[in-house]
Amino acid sequence: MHSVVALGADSPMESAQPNRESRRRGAVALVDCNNFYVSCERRFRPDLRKKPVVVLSNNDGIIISRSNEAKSLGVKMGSPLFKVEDLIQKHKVVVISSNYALYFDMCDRVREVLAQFAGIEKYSIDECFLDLSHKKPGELLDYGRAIKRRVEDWTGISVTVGISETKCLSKLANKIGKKSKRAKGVLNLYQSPHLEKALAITDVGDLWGVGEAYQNMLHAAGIHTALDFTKAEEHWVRKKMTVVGARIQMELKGVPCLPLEWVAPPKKQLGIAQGFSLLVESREEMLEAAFFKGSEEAAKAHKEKLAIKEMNVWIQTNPFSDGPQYSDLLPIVFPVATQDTSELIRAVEWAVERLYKPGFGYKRIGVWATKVDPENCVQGHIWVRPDMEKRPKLLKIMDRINDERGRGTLRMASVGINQRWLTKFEKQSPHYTTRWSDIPKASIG
DNA sequence: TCTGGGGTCCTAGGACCC
DNA sequence: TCTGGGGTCCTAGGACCC
Repeated sequence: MHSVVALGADSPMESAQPNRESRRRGAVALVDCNNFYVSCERRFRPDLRKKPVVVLSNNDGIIISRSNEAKSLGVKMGSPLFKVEDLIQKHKVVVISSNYALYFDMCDRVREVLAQFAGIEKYSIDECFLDLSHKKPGELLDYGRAIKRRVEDWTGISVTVGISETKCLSKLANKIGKKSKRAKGVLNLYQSPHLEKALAITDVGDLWGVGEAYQNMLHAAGIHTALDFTKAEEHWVRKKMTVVGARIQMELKGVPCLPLEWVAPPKKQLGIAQGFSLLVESREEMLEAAFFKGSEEAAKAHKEKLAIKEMNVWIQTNPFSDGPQYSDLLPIVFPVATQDTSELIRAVEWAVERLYKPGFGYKRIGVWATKVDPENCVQGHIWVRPDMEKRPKLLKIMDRINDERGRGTLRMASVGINQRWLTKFEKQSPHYTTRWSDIPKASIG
């Protein structure tokens, strides 16, 4: 039986090679925008250059992007703002609320430029994988430099390019390239004599796919560097870290296991959670929030062209407080998958009515669709027929306006106008690229 | 006062069927 | 005396990512 294991479903190669694509032999690049949100802000605020700058999460809660100057002051990623307030005051760090309309728009511009060079996989808002198999090994470095230059010239966003045989290795090349002065933002580790050294200077916890839990486990087992990890016994890795770890190990050895995906697969889940800017106690305000979440979830479904079959609604008190804690979740099943705004609002309201208990201070409400269908293949029902065409044009217009002007600009009357709990964005920059009135003006003379 | 908000993938184990 | 066994589907929970 053991000889079958190497080729059977247990083998990382077997389960990681569902198609021809993963037998790709050429180079792959990871292009990553440097300090992306801060860079977007600076693009329209030249006065912020050279200054320490941070961008905050929703509710102005934690720090999610830092300029290099802020990094060297010791401002940590993910720090709650109030914990680094002293540092911020002392060094006059500029603090900005996040402005996703701006970041999504800048992200599209960067991707457009990248697509001129190669097939791209959109990995995250600030990262793309590029298929460089059409380039000869000797051309890779110059090509990487050309990519970097054009993105910067055309969008004003600075990027780092890491090149190697596999996705995991290009991630590694990117990470090292970001720190290395000599690389100047482009590091090519494809068929490189320096690869072993790169692996040797990388902590295993800095690898893509190795988080805190695996890092601790590996350190305890005496595996400290990425190089140690490539030498670890394969069956042991498979047993301790599942097929996920086995794939990472193969990829580090230069064997592609993670195919490039040109077309994003349809979303399997669709969620929105929201922290309130302050505690909500009354039933009325919770219901108002429920209405609001219902309409937001619907807008998201319209945008993704998905209909919702099942969703969970939950509410939660502040987990950081010492006060009495309560949280509960209610699943909802729709007889026919829906993306109808009023139906979704009614469902969320129904759930919150049942979940709400007086006597608590609520901090968060969440709506998460756990099962979705593409809107054009909704299963009918013996009593109810799906009729997506009837969705009023009004809803589409509502979605568009909210997309351009920020969530909640237009809403159903039932959502209410009080909303003292609404997410805070107190230090937000203008919508430079998506709102006519916010376009930067240049004065001459 | 103040601690984000999205997502994906994998596995073990229970339910259920024959 | 005697509680089989294999297959599939589903879910909860863990691990990870940005």
